[in-house]
Amino acid sequence: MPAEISGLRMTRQRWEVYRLLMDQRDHPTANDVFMRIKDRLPNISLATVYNCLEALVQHGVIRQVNFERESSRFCPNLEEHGHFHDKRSGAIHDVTFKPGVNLADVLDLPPGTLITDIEITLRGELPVP
Amino acid sequence: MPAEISGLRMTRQRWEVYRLLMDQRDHPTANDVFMRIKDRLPNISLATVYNCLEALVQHGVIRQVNFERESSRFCPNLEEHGHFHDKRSGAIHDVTFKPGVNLADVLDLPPGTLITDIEITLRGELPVP
DNA sequence: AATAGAAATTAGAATTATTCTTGTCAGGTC
DNA sequence: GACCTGACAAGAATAATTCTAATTTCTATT
Repeated sequence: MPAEISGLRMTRQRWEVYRLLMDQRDHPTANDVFMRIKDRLPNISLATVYNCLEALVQHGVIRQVNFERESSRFCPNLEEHGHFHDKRSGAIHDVTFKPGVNLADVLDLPPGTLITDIEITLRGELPVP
Repeated sequence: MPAEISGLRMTRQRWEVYRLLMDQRDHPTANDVFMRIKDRLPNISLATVYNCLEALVQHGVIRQVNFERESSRFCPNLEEHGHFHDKRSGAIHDVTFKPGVNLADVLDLPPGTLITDIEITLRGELPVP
């Protein structure tokens, strides 16, 4: 376990939460993480899972993703990307821009606008293969 | 008051909620609507405001907009657009694409993907004039 | 216009995700 | 080894939203 990641001091709990997200990149909720992590940390509390996730988000180690008013989900992909919610399977997939596309270039914003954060979510159905 | 809008039968409450959103397009929350509407409908309940907003959303008359985990906001702009949250003023502004741009064209999605809904939210700061 | 059935409204209870509080514990420092 | 700071656990508290049950309003039909 590294001493810290992106300036966030690692603890056993933070590390296990982080590893879990890196290993299973299916955008789990805090409660999903809580249930899955019990194998390794049987005594962890849900509040600690929330605390760890918040700390990781605030240090830019993971991202928090919101769909409508559902529970927040957590994503270790730090590249600029959006999320596609497949209604058929319920799965959430990362979506990237085509090469060379910059979102700020295609939006009609006043010149000089400072964009600090972008969130793109799509809903629909992936083609049946 | 029209008998219906987009197939949704109008009632006094739905009509007043709708008018309020059309008149003050500042993306109010359900509670904002509740407080503002009391002038005209002193006996309306918050549950009814929620019901009216839900009915209007489901009939495609208005749109529900979510920022992070904050209260949902409601928007009568039916054009395809995103939302910019100005951290300086706290205001939310509609953002459109530059002419000719289609979001589906700039995203890397498997061919045949059916997109039913898109949500784009930005956070940042507008330039000081 | 009276009436039956359907739908909408109301008030308040219930739900749910998340945050907060308080006491305890662990790790690093002097 | 005492001390200090931050992290953790457990459960209470919060806030937005949804649900429930009772009442009222509409609508269509007689």
